[in-house]
Amino acid sequence: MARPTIADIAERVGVSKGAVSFALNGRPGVAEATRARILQVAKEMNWRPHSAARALGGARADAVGLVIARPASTLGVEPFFAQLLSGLQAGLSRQSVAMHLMIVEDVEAETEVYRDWASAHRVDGFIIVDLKVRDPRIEVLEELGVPSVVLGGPGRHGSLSSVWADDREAMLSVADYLAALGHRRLAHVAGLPEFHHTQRRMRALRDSSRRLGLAETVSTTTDFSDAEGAAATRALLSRARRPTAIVYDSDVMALAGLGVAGEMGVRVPDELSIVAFDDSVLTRIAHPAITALSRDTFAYGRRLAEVMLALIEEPERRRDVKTATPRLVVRESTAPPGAWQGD
Amino acid sequence: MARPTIADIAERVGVSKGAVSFALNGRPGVAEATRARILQVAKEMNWRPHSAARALGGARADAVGLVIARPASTLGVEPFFAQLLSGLQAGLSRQSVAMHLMIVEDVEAETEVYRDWASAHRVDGFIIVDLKVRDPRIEVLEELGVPSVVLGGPGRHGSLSSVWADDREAMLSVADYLAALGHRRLAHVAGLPEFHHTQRRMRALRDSSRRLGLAETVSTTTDFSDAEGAAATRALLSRARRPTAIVYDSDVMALAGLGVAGEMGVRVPDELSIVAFDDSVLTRIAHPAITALSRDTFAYGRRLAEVMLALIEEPERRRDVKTATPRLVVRESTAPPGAWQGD
DNA sequence: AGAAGGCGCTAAACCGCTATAGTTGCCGGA
DNA sequence: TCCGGCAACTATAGCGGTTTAGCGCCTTCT
Repeated sequence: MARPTIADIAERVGVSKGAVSFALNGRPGVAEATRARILQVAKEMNWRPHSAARALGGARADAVGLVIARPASTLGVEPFFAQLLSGLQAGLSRQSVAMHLMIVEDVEAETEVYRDWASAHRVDGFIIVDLKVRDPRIEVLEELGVPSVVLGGPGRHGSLSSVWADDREAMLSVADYLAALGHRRLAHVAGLPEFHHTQRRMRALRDSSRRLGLAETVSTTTDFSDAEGAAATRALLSRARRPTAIVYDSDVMALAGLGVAGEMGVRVPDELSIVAFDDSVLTRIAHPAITALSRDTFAYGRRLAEVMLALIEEPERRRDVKTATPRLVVRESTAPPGAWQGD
Repeated sequence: MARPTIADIAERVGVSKGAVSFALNGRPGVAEATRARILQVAKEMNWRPHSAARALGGARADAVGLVIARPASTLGVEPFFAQLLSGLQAGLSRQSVAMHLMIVEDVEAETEVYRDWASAHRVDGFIIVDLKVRDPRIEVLEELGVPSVVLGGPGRHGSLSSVWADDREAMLSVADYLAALGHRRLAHVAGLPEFHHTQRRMRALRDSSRRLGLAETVSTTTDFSDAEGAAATRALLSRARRPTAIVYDSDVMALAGLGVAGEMGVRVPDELSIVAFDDSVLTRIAHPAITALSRDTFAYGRRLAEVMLALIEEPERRRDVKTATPRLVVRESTAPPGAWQGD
């Protein structure tokens, strides 16, 4: 048989479709003996649910949606994102929930996809990444009423649930550490300015520079690419009074920055300390290995999945989950500033 | 209105559901004037198709399936894969086709998912990655009769379509180049032995060593991780007669190998040449920059998407697409072997 | 003993859309 | 004038499930 339906099972067992449905979904309405027979036959016939048919009836789609509005070509570059995705999937897999993924050009297209998938009941919930400063997606999702979890926060995600890590606190720990080493002039190569966490990190660094009595810390925003990371570094190191330490918003940029330092004859860590926000293989295999704010990105993704699944189960209860603050892992790229720095 | 259906449109326009369906799907059976009015109203009411309902009727699901059987935690590490995924999605997005993604533990679970999605008509086709030497997935997919494209080949993919690049030829070009530089003792840090392309690469390198009259080339297989890449390198460099050049099956391992060389005081490229199979940001930002077999992975993924879409359109015509052979991009990590080598 | 209630099940409606057999009305041709 | 044929629709039957109303029948309580 091509594909057994519950009607086939019903016929074979000699009961009605409804009874089969009850039995297969573990709900009351059939005697245990009958249920056992139905399950037995279903197994024999190798029956499997037809999710489209279920979805039509308003039941679970067993999938969550992830829509990303980025130029697709830049996606593969970031280990962070890939790791996150892995963890997310790992978490979802446990309950056999699939991921419905789509990459689009811009936020308008993104919200369009939300409407589409929501109304077609293609997914049970959405995961929102790359939280923007004033994010138009929030209200669309609130209006659609589909369970949604925002990655990032705290705040700025309206009534939606969220999973986040304390970027600010992490950034403060970096500033404290560098100041303790004796650095007075820090610089920051940041990511996309429209991202919420970029703003948060810039502010954190500015605040702590002030608090610690350091020179004003300037942040240069980039598109997260190695090219712009390198360019920003080149500009910083060409200044008359160049920084003695640079904090990068991603590991790729930190690595690119390290390369630029080498190319310009600036020794790391003797003449320049480098810290990466976000850790991965890259920072570990670089030479010198790069001091980084590390977190278990895979676990972060898995946590995200858990919250998503829990929210689907119980949509009325909003969740706001703070995950572990990235902690500083000191490697070889940071040291007290050299004597020459005090020009 | 929560969610207009074609019945709502029909009522509003004053025609039957069937007429609306005809109009919306651009098929004959309605007068042009009527069609225009229907489309107009559908737009006004913000109607969108319910894919589950369509799928039930046997129509397109507008999604392709990608199931990956790897420990999820290793997925995020490889730029290659992430880039491929990006390109794939970019290609699919053009036709608003989504990707249904799932990461599973092993191949059994993987085939299970194929059966599931195929019978539930959740996807219109499958993309198969990580082609194994004797791959059990092939016959399952042949049996299911769902359009499928295998990434990898040539050969070994039964009656399924495929998209591939000529690994063998690429590897030969590496051997030729290194031999021309004067290297006589090569080594190969390969990937997972059960992968089809790993075998192909190992064979290519062995063959050409013989042909070029070089010392026998040994291949060490690994799990593609930086850790095993580093370990393999350490072992190779500890030998009495160590290789003067090492070819790595991935950029991450090449970078790890470069690190090990540094740590062991082996100068690159003076004492050791390094070549990476697969290019990415990593090879470019390493110091020294790593010579690599480069291809446009993003374009590769996009091509894969194109073939998939074409196959869905016309499933009876099998495709076998060879893409551009990765070409060697020489950077700073390769040079003629130093004089000391001829011990 | 009769009413009430619960169990185990069936029949049928329904979800949104597609496909197909019919129906209507209009035209031209014999 | 009647019929065939065609275009433009309508009505309806699925697709594979879930859900609800309802129907016997047996138990239990009064």
